[in-house]
Amino acid sequence: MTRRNALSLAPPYIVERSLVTLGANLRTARLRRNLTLQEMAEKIGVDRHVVSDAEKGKPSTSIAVYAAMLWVFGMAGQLSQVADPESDEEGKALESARAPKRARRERTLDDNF
Amino acid sequence: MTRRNALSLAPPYIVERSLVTLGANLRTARLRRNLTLQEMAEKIGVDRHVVSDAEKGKPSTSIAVYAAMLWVFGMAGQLSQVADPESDEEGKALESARAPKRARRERTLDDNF
DNA sequence: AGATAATGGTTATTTTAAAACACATAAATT
DNA sequence: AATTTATGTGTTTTAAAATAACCATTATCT
Repeated sequence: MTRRNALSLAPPYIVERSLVTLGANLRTARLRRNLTLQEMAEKIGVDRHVVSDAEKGKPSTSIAVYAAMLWVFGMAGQLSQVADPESDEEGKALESARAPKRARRERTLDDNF
Repeated sequence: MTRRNALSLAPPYIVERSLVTLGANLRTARLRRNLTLQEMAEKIGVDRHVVSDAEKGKPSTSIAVYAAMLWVFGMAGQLSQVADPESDEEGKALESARAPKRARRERTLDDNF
């Protein structure tokens, strides 16, 4: 990430936990396939330590590292399913019929004075 | 990411595409909820451009940004499901009965000389 | 059509993530 | 038990991620 921001300093607990779980999943997948950190790192073109960090759920690691590891496991498609608009029932409900290209801040009462 | 690596320079096409799709999903979810880039950025504590980059699927953006956006949408759990060991049938099949804590490189013939 | 506001793009600056190397620890194999 | 090797931990270096500020463009609303 670089350059300290509120997110990297103190991610919401739920975010932190979801990353730790994701990292653990990736580690399990790697070990099941009997791949070393080094082998995985070479496959995706990064340093061994970066793979290790991802498996620990380090928040500042780039999405590309996670995506590439999934790709090695043949699971790249799972990432595309995340936040899939078709499955986002709440989003569908909220959406007005128009499907706007831009959001527009709601006008509140104290906006006009 | 920082400090040039092969992954950020030229991610595998499938990786690139899965990130673009994920980013598009996040954008759709945001617009449906009528949130501006700025509003999302403030919620998760980053600059507006970082959110924009994530929606474009920029590979070097940190996983925390993606995770935090999902969290805003109430979708943080979806990330933990990715590479879920329970659903990894291939991994289960490959795994030997022991569930090792470390991988071990296969000994090839030309390893011993 | 005009006004307003969201988004895109640029540049400059700051800060740190990842690389690279070395050494320590601990797990797996023989 | 001994050996091998994967993984952990620490430091230094440096390329780039993120910020900030500004202007251009374009979508949305009245």
